Amino acid sequence: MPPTPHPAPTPALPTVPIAVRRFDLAATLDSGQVFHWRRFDDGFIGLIDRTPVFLKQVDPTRLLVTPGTETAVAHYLALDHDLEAITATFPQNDPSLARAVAYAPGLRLIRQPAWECLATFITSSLKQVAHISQISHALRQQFGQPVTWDGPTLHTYPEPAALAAAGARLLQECRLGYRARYLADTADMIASGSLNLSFLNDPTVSDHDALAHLQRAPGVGPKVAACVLLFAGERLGFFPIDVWIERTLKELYFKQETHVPTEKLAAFARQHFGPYRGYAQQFLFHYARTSAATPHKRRP
DNA sequence: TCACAGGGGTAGT
DNA sequence: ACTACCCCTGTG
Repeated sequence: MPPTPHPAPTPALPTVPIAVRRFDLAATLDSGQVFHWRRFDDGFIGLIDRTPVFLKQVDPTRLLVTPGTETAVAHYLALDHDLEAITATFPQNDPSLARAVAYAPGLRLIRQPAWECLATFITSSLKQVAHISQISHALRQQFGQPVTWDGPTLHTYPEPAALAAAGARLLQECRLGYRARYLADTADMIASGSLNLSFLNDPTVSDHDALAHLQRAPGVGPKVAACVLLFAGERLGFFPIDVWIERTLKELYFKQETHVPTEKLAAFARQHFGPYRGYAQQFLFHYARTSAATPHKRRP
């Protein structure tokens, strides 16, 4: 480490170690499932719901976390997911998928708070990851609540009532564009009780019904709904198809064909990748976006 | 410096 | 199927 010139060195935050296996913090937080974690002192800071947390992975088997947050962190990061068992269900004759898994074997699908996840993905349409993150932070700053702790002040994701009260006009100031109306209207549905997100994690509600419920919300179509069911509902059989995955699937599995409809890709994903295809999607997506060998576009 | 295209889709036709 | 939608960011 060269001596830091003027700005004061970031004060080290207190941590306790927890043991991890097959876990990659950076890949997990930077694989497009969550957008509010910020780099801090070779680690990340952010909120798990309302709990401020500093996370830092020092080696493949050790994760440093803010004291007292161990249980919340383990649950949020889904450290209990058995990745060996999950990847064992993947097709064994698929070198492309194997390459994507080998690229970031410790990538995990985390358990996000439902509303925060839904709202964030409503704002994600036709946006680049950097911009989604920017919008997310702006909304927190403007309409969330500050949380003070040892580290830099963080802001909670605003409650549905706060965004509903703000209204589309005010939300617009966070550069949401046409998404402001969707977000305000969905926030209103939830604040008024006309939509209750508790079905997301309710095992008695089928995937089919959960998808239908979610799509009642304005700004929520098949792609956003699949993301929420996967990232907040822990329904690992959902397979969101965005432009990246669409390109990837066409390139890898439909090279010869032109004009492959999305429905055909979805059907292929269902039968080819198996019950944990949500994980397969995440591995393929992360590989396509961050490895140098992306198919068409080459912009990380 | 400043157009200009193109973004992790959705809803209305 | 086909478009409009808001507007930021990256490129030339």
